[in-house]
Amino acid sequence: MKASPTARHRHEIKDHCARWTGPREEIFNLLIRTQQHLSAKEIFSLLRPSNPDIGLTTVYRTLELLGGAGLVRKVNAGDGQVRYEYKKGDHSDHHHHLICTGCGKILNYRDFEKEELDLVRKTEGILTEKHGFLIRDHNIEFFGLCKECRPGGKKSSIK
Amino acid sequence: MKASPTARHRHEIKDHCARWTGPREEIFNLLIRTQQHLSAKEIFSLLRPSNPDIGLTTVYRTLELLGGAGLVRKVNAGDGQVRYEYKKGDHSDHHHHLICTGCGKILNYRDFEKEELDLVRKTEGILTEKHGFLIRDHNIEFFGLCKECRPGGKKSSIK
DNA sequence: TTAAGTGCAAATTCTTTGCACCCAC
DNA sequence: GTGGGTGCAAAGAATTTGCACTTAA
Repeated sequence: MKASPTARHRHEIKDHCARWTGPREEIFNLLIRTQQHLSAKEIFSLLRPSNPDIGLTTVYRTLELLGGAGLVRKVNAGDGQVRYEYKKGDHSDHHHHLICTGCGKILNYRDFEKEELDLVRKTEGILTEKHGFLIRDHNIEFFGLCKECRPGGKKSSIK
Repeated sequence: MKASPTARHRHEIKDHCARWTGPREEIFNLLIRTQQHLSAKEIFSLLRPSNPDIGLTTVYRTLELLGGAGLVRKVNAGDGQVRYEYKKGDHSDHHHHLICTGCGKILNYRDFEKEELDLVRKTEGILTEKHGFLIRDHNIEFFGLCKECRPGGKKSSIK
């Protein structure tokens, strides 16, 4: 199963740029393939070996583009750099993050989708009414220590 | 009502540093007084006029310290800089953020505390069980356009 | 007294910009 | 062919670090 832009992707992309190029394809494919939360630097380093000509600038510009097209989501892990993850178009994609403050690891979780969605919808309604805010997106994240980093865990490098 | 460290503050601080100094007091008091989400730079600029000797470095170091002591919380608005807000110790402090992607404004909201708290607790339980994660904190934020920035709003500078 | 804390300047890190060249359309 | 896209180098912006001086305890 080759990871590459689908019809939906092409459609979204068309509205946000004029040309679909090699570097863009590489960057987008990497995000689809790995399903990871990658920083610009990491993407650059992962791609460099097989694409010696790629530039870090292009990575940043492409991530900006894909973000604008709604194909990629920014994630802020709290360490100094912004990360990006591939964003599926359907609802099966709805998930949030579990961030280990010990080692920086990020886990996705999908529990309580229904209840969460109910709560979020309700909150959005109120917020719109009360503050005149037009809600576009939301983000829920939990911070803590993963199995390895918690006291009594496998390693004990707790920050 | 003068804003200054209370007994609880002193207690938390003692565990995290050896000395309570002028600059630390100034920075902490500003956060308590304004109840705002301020970046290091902003704090520095606000304090400079009345404290010409204060340094930006100290602001960063103090925020780090207060964060470690649990007296201040980091907020990530998505613009390039980390912001900090005073964190009350009690539950009345429980709130989340409404971030305008147009102008960067951050609003606090406190609605649905009970339901939200229920959901969060439940989720935390599952996450602990399933992934072995030890949850320490959580963060919920909504992104959207405020009254002024939304289409048909007072100004039309929508990003 | 004396080690923790401070301010400054320099260094680092992440991200953006200017610009000449290149290639997808 | 040509304007959008690219890589590089330089610029910017946020944060951290090295170091001699200051000061709270």
